[in-house]
Amino acid sequence: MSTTSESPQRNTRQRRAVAAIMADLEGFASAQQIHDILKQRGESVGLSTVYRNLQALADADLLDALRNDDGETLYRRCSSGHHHHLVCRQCGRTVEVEGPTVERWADAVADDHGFRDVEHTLEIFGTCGDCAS
Amino acid sequence: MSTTSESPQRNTRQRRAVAAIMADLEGFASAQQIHDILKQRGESVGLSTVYRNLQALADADLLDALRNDDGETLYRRCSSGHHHHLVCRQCGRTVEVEGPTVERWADAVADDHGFRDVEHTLEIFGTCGDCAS
DNA sequence: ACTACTCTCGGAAACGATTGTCAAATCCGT
DNA sequence: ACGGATTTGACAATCGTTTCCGAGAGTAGT
Ligand SMILES: [Zn+2]
Ligand SMILES: [Zn+2]
Ligand SMILES: [Zn+2]
Ligand SMILES: [Zn+2]
Repeated sequence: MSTTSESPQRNTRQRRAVAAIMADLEGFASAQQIHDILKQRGESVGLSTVYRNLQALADADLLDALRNDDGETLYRRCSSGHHHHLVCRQCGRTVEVEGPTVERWADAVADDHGFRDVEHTLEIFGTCGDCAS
Repeated sequence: MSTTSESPQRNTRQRRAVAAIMADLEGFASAQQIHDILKQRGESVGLSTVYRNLQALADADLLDALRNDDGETLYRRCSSGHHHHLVCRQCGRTVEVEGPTVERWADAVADDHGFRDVEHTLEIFGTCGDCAS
């Protein structure tokens, strides 16, 4: 019944290495940063491969992706379901947050103006307590 | 009283041309699109100049800027004060929206987690009534 | 109007994140 | 272990945006 004929997903050393990094990582990080971390750990993986695997993981909803002000895409492991992020500008520490009120408000506003197929983006940035010293 | 010692802002043909386009434009548009429009109108302006002037206008809070999924920066004239956008994916038609509830929620969430200097981004995307036919 | 001093313009080159290419390496079912 | 399909990775290409820098234009003062 499933209409999804996704790619086969082989279990390669590189795929495991990227997944392992993301499992540990606390905040959001760019593909290049992850590539650097891998190099430092000796588990070297080609840059293109890092990009490809991060995208695959994000497509499978195993990672959240967001773009920073510099236009870089940042990745982080995420829980399932719709949620947003409170991110520290300094250290990248991230808290997943939910807001049913906001969800309803966004849908209502869109509906009021006759918009359909609505979705939204919402991120909160700030300086976390630890970094405010 | 004003502490702003900003750049002198000369009144050039190019600056006027870009400002004129933005005054008319309904939805969000990219720098390159605006460059094309100018070319079509005969008021040709160098691409770098279009970029520079759009940034200047955005810095002066005369334009809103947002990034689309392709990583392009889109510009549109905006009213002053904090607000968000409801944007049609098809035609770019945009409605400025405000939500005091959302503002309070975002600040409260950040405060709960000890974050300071908080700001947020929020955009709503959908298909407008006209385009849903 | 003329000059001098800047600011601004614009075309080309530089940039940087991401994607495409494609031969070689690796998986994995048999 | 074999063989076909997938994945990798070094490199080139793409594309929006920024920077460079010599030429051009706005502006204040005369
Ligand atoms: Zn922090
Ligand atoms: Zn939401
Ligand atoms: Zn529309
Ligand atoms: Zn807001």
